[in-house]
Amino acid sequence: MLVKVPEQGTLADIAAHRLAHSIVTGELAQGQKLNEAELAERFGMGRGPLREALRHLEGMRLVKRIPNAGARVVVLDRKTLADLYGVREALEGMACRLAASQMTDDEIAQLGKLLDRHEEQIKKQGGKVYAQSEGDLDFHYQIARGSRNQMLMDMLGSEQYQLLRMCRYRTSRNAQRTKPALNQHRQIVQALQQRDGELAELLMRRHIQGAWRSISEMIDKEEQAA
Amino acid sequence: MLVKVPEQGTLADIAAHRLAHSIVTGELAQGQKLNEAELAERFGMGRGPLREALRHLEGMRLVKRIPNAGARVVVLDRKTLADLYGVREALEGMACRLAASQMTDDEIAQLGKLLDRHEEQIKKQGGKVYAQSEGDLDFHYQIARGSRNQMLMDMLGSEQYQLLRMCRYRTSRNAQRTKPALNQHRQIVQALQQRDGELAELLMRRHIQGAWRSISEMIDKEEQAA
DNA sequence: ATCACTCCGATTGTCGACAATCCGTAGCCA
DNA sequence: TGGCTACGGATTGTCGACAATCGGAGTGAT
Repeated sequence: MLVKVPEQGTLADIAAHRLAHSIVTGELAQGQKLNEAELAERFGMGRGPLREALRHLEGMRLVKRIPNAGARVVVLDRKTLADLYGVREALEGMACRLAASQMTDDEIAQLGKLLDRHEEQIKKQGGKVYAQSEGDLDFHYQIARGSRNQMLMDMLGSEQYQLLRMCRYRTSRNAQRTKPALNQHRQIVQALQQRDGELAELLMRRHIQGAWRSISEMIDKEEQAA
Repeated sequence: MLVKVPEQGTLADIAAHRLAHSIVTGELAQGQKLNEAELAERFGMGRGPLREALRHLEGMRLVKRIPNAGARVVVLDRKTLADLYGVREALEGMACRLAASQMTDDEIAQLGKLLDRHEEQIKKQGGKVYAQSEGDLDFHYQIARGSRNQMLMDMLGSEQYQLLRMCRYRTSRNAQRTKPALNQHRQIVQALQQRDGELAELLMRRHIQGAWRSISEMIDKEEQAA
C-alpha cells in the first residue's frame, strides 16, 4: 500500500499522518482553521507533538501557518492546481525519461501487471473510483521510483503526492477519464519497454496535460454552479 | 537581499534560520549530530521551539531525523548532488521557459542590470567568490519569480536553494567558472528578451549541466585527495 | 578472547502550566 | 452616528520538569 502504515514512531509523526489523511479526504475542509488544543485533545496527545506535526504539514504545503494566528488547511484554488500540474509535468516527465533507462525489465513488467489489475478493477466496476485514483497514483509513484533519483522520489512521493490526492478527492466524481488514462498508461509502459526515454517523457507530459484539462473543466463547472 | 531578514516571528522560525545558516556555511559539519539541549541553550530558548525548527529543516532536507536518535546534518554525497542538479535542470528549465512569456520587459531589463553589477564585481575582484555565488543564486531566483508559478518559486527558492548554497560553500574555492557562467547568463537574458522560451530553457539546462560538471570534477579531486 | 547481558548516563519524547499575542466586543467621545 | 480605544476571552508561543528510549561501558560466562 502506498499510504504509510499507522507508524509506530513518535506522536508527532502519527498526528502528521492522521492530519494529512483528514485533510486529503476533505474531512477537514479547505481553509478551515486548525485549533491546536482541540486537535490535540481529539488525538489524545499534548500540544507539543501536534505543533511539530503542523510544522511538518506546513513543509508539505498541506497547511499554511501564520505566526500568532494559527494554521489553516491550504486552499486548492485554480491557480495553485495549475501550478501544481505544471510542476508535475516537468518532474514526472523527467522521471519517465530516467525510468526508461534505469528500470529493470522485471520492474517494467511489474508495472504492466499493475495496469492489468487496474483494468480489471475498472471492468468489474466503475464504482470504486477512489481505488482507481490510488492505483493511478501507484503507477506514477512506481515510475518515480524507477528514476532512481531520490530527490525526485521524495518530491513526487511525499509532497506533491498528498496535494494530488487531495485534488483527486475533490474531483473524483468524474470517472470518465479512467479509460483514456489507462490507455495512456499502457502507451507509457510500452515506451519504457522499448527503452525510449524521449517518447516516454512526451507521453507522460501529454498524459498529465490531459489530466489537467479534465480537472480544469471540472473546476469551471463547479465555479459556474456556484 | 535573498536571505530573509532575521525574522521577528516565533523563536522556532528564528532558530530555523540560524540553524539553516550554520548548516549552509558549514559551521555545522555534514553528518554532525544536533543536540537539542545544547542548541537550545546556545540560542537562548527552550527545547520546544528548537524541535519545531528541526522539523522545519527536516522538510527542507537540511537535516535528517531518526526517531529516538536525534537529528543529523544531511550529508551531500555525490549521488545526492547529482540528483539535486538533475531536478534543478528540469525545474529551472521550466522556469526559464515560462519566464520567457511571463516576465515583463522591465523585469528582464532589471535582470540585465543585475548581470552588469555582477560583472563589475568580478572585474573588481575575484576575491569575493561568495558574493558571486549569492549573485548567481539571485539571478536564478529572479527567473523562478518570473515564471509566475508559485509552487516552482517555493521549490527553487525555499528548499533547493538552501541545499544549493550549502553546496556552493563546499565548492566555492574554484572561481574559474564565474566568467563562462556569466556569459551563459547573458545568453539566457538575451533569449528572454527575444521571448524565445524554448531557447531559454535549453540554455538554462545547459548552464546547469555545466555547473554540475564543474562541481562533479571538484568532488572527484576531493575524493582522490582523501 | 569473544559474546551476551545488565545497568547507567545521556538524549529524546511528552506533558502541563504560564506568558505573550491577537481578535472581537463594548464603551466612550467627537 | 461613526470611529477610536480599552478591555476580555481565546488562542498561540514558550518554558521547565518528567517519562521513555537508546547507546555504551562494564562485567561475567563460555
